[in-house]
Amino acid sequence: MARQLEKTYNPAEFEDRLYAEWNGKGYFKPAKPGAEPFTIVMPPPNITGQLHMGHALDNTLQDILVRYKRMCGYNTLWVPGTDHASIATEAKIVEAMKKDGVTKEDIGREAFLERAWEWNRVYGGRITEQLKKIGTSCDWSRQRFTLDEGCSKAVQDVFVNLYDKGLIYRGNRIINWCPHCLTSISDAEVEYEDQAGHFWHIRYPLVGGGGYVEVATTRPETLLGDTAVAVNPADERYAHLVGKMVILPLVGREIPVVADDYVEMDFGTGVVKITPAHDPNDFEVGLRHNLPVINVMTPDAKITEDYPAYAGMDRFEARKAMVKDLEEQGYLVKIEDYSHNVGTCYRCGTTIEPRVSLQWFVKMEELAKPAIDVVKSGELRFVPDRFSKNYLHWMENIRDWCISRQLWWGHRIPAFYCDDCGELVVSKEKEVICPKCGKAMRQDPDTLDTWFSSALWPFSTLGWPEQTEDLDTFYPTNTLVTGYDIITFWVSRMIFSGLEHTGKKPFTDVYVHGLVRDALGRKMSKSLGNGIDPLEIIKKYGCDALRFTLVNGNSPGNDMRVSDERFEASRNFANKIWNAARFVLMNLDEDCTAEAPAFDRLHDEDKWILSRFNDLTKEVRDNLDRYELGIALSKLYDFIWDIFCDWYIELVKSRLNDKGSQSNKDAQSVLVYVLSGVMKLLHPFMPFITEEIWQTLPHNGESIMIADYPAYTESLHFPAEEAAMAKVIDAIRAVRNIRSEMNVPNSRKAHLFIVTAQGGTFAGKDAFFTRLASASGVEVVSEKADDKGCVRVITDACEILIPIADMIDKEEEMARLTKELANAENEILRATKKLENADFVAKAPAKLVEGERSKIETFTAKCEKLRAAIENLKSI
RNA sequence: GUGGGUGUAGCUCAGUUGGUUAGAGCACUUGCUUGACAUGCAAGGGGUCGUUGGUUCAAGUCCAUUCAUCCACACCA
Repeated sequence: MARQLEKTYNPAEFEDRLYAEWNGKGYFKPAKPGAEPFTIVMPPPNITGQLHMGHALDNTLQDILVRYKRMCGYNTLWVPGTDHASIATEAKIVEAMKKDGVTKEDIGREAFLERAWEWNRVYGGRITEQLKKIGTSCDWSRQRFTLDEGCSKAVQDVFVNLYDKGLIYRGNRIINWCPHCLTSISDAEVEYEDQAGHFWHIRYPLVGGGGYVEVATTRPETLLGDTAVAVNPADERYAHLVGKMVILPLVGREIPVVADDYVEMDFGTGVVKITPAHDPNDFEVGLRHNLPVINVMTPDAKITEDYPAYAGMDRFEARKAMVKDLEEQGYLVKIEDYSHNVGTCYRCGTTIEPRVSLQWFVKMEELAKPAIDVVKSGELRFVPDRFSKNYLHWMENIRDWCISRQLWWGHRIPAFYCDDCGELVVSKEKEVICPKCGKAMRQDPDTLDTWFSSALWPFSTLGWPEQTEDLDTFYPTNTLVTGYDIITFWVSRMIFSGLEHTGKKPFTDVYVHGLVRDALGRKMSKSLGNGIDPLEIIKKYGCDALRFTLVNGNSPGNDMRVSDERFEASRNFANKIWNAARFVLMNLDEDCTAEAPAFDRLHDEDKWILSRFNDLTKEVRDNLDRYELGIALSKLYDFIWDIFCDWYIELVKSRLNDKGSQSNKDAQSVLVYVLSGVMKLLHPFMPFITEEIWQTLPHNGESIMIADYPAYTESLHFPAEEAAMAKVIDAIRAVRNIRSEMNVPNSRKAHLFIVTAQGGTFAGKDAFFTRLASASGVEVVSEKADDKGCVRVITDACEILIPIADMIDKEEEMARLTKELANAENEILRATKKLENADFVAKAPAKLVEGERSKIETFTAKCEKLRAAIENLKSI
């Protein structure tokens, strides 16, 4: 035999082989020049990362869309790439160096960057290899890196453009500072968490005696930097103190009492210490009242030399020491327990220290406007739509974006300073001469926020700022697929960047998915150790099973849980497909081709499965077009398992034994047609098993990957046969049901009488009943035959007499019939009520009204038969 | 505080523009060594769709209310 599949489903045997074949033949590249393009850019994974379930989900979804569109004839491009992840990568390298006892400063900038590039070579490559394991059909010849030459050029251009337009500025502002990473971070990079803390009440004596004010604070150590205390202007308790001076405990400095709306009267004592250098709100108050800004901490959050008693102490040590001193000196009134939100670094978890420093910012207000409009107008949409609310909420309340980072690994800020005259020049050149004094200028040592470069990803990867052919063909891209957790970090910034720099939205749809959680619903994390490694799952169950698990029954934007049970169920489905294909193959003649059979001589069951398949193609395409991937896949699952395997294959088994007949050949053709068709429908979801099977079946073309995606065809629509088969299946089920309930063994065959006015429907289908309903023979009659010794079962279309009365428990059967009668009567009642309602008849669609009428008819007939069956049972 | 999600079978979740008797997987019960598959086949039990009200001929689906739970953003030092 030429065509064969291995006896057991062993995905490891073919998955890697097929991937290499596809890639080698160039199937991942756009291949339909001139056709409508479909483009996705891959969210670039960090080069520090290992492939995790989030990547697996994100890229599986993209791969499904891309494979689907490719098979639909689009000129399809999926651009892969990686992100340099400045802060995360730099932290990892610094950590690695620590083991060797070296610091960044020891080896210097250049040597450090050499190490970073080496890191990228090793680990950047690792993650792309891992991506291949999950079947991603992206064009690897177009792979990009956020720090490659082209992307770097894009970054420089953008920086200079924005600076020239006045949308980038440098300023002394209070920013979020991470004392561990030793860099500024943006507002979006701060994570707030509730922490148990204390509220310390401290006395600040009035200058010249006459008492004190009581201040409540959660951060006593910042007291060193206080330059005022503030009260609410409407607060009568303190009105007389405004303008007076108080003495700062431990320091002795005299600071004023100011009045500011920012202070809430009924919170704490109503008096707030103002530390402009170490609190964003205090900084604002300071600006309003012209207060000095006194920085009391070093970059790693230790007290500066200006305060000898605490110099060199870490901020938390200093807190302890100062509280002790305050207590000893009688300034401490009381300590309350207090839980408050503390900002932490999203990378290392260290408590953020707000800090005034000179940084670069992007002015957001003007950039945000078009980015808001494009979503409000529906020109760019989120799927599901609710995420547009999150997005708009963030965009409408946006603050300026701090983009400078005190890191080395990243795009260096293209700004140059003259040490002599203080001149500032922003330029794309590598070396700049001061236009005022002609001296060589010094480049800003800082680099840009990683997200500054990923914001340009949809167009920088296609060649921007050059007007390349790719940019022309594939931009704007179509769909961005990502998790809801990075909408603010990334999606929003791509949107305003795309609009600002290319004048076009970067994509039309944002398909948002949820997070993958463990079996208990917990986020997978390294610290919990509950992460499930996708590569392990692939080894154990196969890539297709992994992909199936991640997509089946999942709805957009919702989190999902994965567990061994679910992977196993998916593997079982793959195994089911495998065996169905094996069965089909072992029944094929050598000369069987991929051509569709002639319809005129097909049996009802053939037309039924073709028609069902035809409906399926329409539904699956509709669902995919609406991003309802989970629904599409579960329909495929149902069709393959329940319709094709459990019914069609079983229905044609007797014909398959009849070798040499036309009927046999036709059954083969239909099997091949439907199975290879459904493999095509399923291919985007489970690419490997479908290709392996499709290749083995009679087929035209090189690969399922580049085959046409099945489409609805009117010539395959057979409503009459669909209806007929539904009745036959119903009858088979009814017989099985009663036999099973009455514990009649399969070995006890029975001769069936099918009593029906629709004899044609059941004609010539004896084999179905002998094979699937333990019948020894079938007679289709229009009048009730002698029912002595028979049990009767009733369906909508017929009544079946089964001579097994001796086997049944009379009482149980009576109970069953009575229950069924009650159900049927209930249905009649419901339908009657509906029809008695004049509004229903008048307003509901005619089809529904008609449906209710025929329901009454069907159930009335059924009731009659059931009553007769009950009478009959009594007489047994 | 503001915004949003979720609540459907024992568990995990689907349920498309409101329209037959609300579905699946897992688990459970019963019976099957059926010549593709026990990773399987057949049959079955199990849900007043969180609460209360409303709109509608018709509500799991739309609106309001309330409870529970989760998330995002913003925060009172």
